Amino acid sequence: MVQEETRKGPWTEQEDAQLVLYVNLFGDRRWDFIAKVSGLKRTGKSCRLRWVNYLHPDLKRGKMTPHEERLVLELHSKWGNRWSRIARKLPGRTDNEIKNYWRTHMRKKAQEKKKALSPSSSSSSFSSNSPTIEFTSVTKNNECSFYDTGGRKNDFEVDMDEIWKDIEVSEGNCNILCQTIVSPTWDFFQDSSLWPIDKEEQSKMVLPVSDHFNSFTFYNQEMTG
DNA sequence: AAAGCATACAACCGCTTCTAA
DNA sequence: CTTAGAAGCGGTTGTATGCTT
Repeated sequence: MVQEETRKGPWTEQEDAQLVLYVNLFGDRRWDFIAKVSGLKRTGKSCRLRWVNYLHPDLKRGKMTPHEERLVLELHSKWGNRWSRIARKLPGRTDNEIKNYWRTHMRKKAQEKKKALSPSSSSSSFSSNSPTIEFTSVTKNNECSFYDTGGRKNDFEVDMDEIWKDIEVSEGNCNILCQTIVSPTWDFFQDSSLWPIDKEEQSKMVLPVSDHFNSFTFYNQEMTG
């Protein structure tokens, strides 16, 4: 039999509508089946992704709130690139969304941090016209770091690994750390009550002694029940 | 106004894990 | 217990849009 070729690329409104219809009919489990019976020329995998990341009715859209921002930050410091796990703690957000968010926003902050830390910028933390900081010289031969979310790297891009190492090395002082990385939201974070952490997660929490982030946030709050 | 660059986000790919037979 | 297919996950890429020069 000649299998009709599968479609790729952006979804049309009609495809979306069709997928929603069939998911409502058959539930959001049997994706290969849904792909087949719906007549969509998409793979089950593609259907699932579209549903999970875009069509699901519980999805929140729009900008991350400050609360969500700091949640992402905190959970990432704890779990690394476990996006789906992080996403479970942010109702209405998807792993893909968080992953993208982290890449763009956190990298930006990290770049600022790098600039601030760069010896060439000495004491002035925001050298308005600081001439070409050596971002390009960062070695690219490393394996992906724990914090590196991967993706396209252009010449200007800072190696996240290096940055985080810098930060770590730059002393275990959490106040410095927190302010330099995430200044605005972090302040807010420190005096607000945290999100609830379920028992299961709590018991899984491993806090490496060297991890300043972890020790700060969690021992500080110590999950009052 | 236009070209080039940066950013944001949707979607795909390939590997791993789960589950049912 | 084994295995094949399905589902899940993280990484990567493509592209539309906004911003800067």
